[in-house]
Amino acid sequence: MITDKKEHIMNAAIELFAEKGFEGSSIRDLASRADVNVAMVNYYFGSKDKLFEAIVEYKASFMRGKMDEIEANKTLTEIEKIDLIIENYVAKILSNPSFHRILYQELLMGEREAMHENIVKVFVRNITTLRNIIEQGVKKKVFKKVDPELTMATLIGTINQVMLSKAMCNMLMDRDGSFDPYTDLVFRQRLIKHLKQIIHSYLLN
Amino acid sequence: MITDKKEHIMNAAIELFAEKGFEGSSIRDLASRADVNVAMVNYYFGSKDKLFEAIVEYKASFMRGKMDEIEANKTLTEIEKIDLIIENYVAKILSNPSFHRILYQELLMGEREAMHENIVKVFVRNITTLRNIIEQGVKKKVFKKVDPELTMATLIGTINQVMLSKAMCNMLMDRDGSFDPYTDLVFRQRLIKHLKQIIHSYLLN
Amino acid sequence: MITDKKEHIMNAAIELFAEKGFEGSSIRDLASRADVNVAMVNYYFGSKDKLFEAIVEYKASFMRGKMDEIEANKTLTEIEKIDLIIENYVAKILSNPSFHRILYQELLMGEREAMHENIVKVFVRNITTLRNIIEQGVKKKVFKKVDPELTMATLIGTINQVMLSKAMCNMLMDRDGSFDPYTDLVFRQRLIKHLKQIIHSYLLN
Amino acid sequence: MITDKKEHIMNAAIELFAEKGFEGSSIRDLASRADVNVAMVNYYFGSKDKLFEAIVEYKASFMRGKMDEIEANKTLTEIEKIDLIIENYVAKILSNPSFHRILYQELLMGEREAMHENIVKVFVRNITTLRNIIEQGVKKKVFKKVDPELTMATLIGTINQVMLSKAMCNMLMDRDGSFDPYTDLVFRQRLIKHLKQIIHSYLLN
DNA sequence: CATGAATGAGAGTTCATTCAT
DNA sequence: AATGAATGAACTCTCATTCAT
Repeated sequence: MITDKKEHIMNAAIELFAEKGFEGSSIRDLASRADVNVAMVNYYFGSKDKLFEAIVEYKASFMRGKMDEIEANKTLTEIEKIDLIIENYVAKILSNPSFHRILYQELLMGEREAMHENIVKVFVRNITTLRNIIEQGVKKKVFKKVDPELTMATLIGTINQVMLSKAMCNMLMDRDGSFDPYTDLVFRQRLIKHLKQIIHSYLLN
Repeated sequence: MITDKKEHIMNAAIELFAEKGFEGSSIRDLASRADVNVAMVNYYFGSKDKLFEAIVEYKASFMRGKMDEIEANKTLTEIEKIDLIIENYVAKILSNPSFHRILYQELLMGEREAMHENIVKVFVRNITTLRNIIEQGVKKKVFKKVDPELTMATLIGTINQVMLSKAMCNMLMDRDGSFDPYTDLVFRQRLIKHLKQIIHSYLLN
Repeated sequence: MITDKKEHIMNAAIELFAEKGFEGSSIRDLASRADVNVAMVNYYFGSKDKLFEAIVEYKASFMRGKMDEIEANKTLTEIEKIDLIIENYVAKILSNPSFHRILYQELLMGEREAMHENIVKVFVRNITTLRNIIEQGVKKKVFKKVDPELTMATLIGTINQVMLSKAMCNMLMDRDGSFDPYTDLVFRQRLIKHLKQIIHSYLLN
Repeated sequence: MITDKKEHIMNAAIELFAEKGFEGSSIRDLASRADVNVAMVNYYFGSKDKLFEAIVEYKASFMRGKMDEIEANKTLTEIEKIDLIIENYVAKILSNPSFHRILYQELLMGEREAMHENIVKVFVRNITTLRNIIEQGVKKKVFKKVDPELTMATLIGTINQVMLSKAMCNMLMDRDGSFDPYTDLVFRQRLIKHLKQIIHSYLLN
């Protein structure tokens, strides 16, 4: 059971780690931002490292559920499933930019093997679902014979690219720094539309 | 003129930062890895931060030149240009995985504004070239009317996704951990082929 | 409220700074002398600079109070006031030779403007009191028309000269190095007597 | 023989040490201020400490000569001798404020015993001359029976007090920070006049 | 259960000095 | 004779963590 206080600390930590990175954030920073005692982190989580793990565990399942449900749904065609996954995935990531950022920071660094593997597993599970759908589409001949792994890399990579840096995103979109693409609904639709189009034109016969 | 020793330190730093991140790497780590005195970093670069800037400046131009050349080449069609850019970009990034990783680490964290902006500028310049080509293709009606910014995000994002984590990359490819996708020529061709296919099917009328 | 430990550190610091100067004293020296952890100084005071400021604030008022009281006392003549101030000033400074030394070290160096100004203000306040008394005596014609500012310089400067260096003081007094003039009551009386005589012969009509 | 370069470095060092103190000045600061190589100081003087000693040796005799000459002059009365010494001493010190400051910084710190003793000796020699004159005056009954040592402390201490801090000096004199009392001839005469008056009124029968 | 006080380890940086040239 | 390059030692300060209460 996650207490309110633990959750509160984790949420503050997500914001902080996203801004300054894990190593760049000090427990004192976190304590003062979350308005708790410096000893609380070690008290609740044991260590700074374990706090990180707790965060991943707490939030990492943030895509599962919907994915399984979509995959299992027998009334949907493969392309409909993919469209749904795109919509859900974009929505989920855009609503959790900080957590998403943390995950990718961790992925970018080989360090902390156990953690790294953990995160990779989460991703791989999501990816496997997608691959299954694509392979099924290929078997049914509604999809071209594509490279399923790299197709997923394209799908996820496009979203990641946009999530990388608000500043870069805005420069690309010719927006000034005050614009927040991650909460803008028009931008979200634009991203979803692009992904669907490019995936459709690539996959569909 | 960059002396051998400076270059040596920078290369060691690129490896180290790629593994542990900038904040996670200590000057003492770096010194012992590069087998130089701890004071050398400050002696040569002034500070750890400035070492980072020096690295970016030293390596960041790693794509320019070729890009300009390709854009300016009048004997090439737009799609040929894009194919060439894909080939070059993949080659460059796959041969500098550590530096690439560092750049993206920095992008992922808003901190260190000046540095961030610097890197963003480098990217934006490359991206602008690509956008120009796409827009010209659209004007000539050889390309469909696409979203040029997000098309670039797809192109670059796909590569990034693959570069994110060797471990994840290998899991996707069903390879074990000893395989290094970044130096494998077969993998490189596979990536290039995928990118060309997906971009062609999306762009071409 | 100043805790015992803070006070303990400050007292150790006063001794150390007096011996080696502020720049010449390291936090490690101080920590081992005060028998506390090296991190304690930063923990309690924030930084070495702020420790210095804390010391000045803690001790700087060491003459006020008595000075105000003497100045305000209406039953005393001007020369009686000056005699009292001499007695008190000598007593105070001789009982805090280390702190006095620190203050003068800081005054001797222009650096650290804020600190410098702070100390100057403390001195100027004391000096102003004395000037007021002298000027009143001049107005009442019990004092000659003297240079009040330089008269104060003489008074304070004489004491400072004696405080400058125990070694020099002893050489002047034909004493060996083991003699501590600052705690010797005979020496104190001799100093007070000299000051009163020279000031009297200069001021009084 | 002191070469031009050695002298140049010493003069730059005097300025620097006066501003930032001996410990507060780095050889690199000094080298760049004197516009010489960092290795020059050690090359010429052996070490930073020895540079300090060289400075004292080079400049410390700055009062001798005149003092001996005055003491030996048989055509002068004792009070005339003292007046001359006051004039010369004030002139010398006011023209070498930086060096004077350095000497007193060193005196204020017990550290560096050898150096300390050296400086004390220089002072004591000057002081002894003055004491001889006073004692002769006392013997001749032209002077009162005074405390000769503390009389010297008064004389020198008054000057030192004024030299302590330009800022404090200006505050006392109601001048703003741009005024330089040490080069102002009016101020110099005022100081000489005050010293003569106070010493006369104290010494003379 | 929660915390303020305390700490050892290690961070980045600066230092006076040395040495090959 | 003079110097740029290089270095080991020491600096101040911050860190994650512990512990008595």
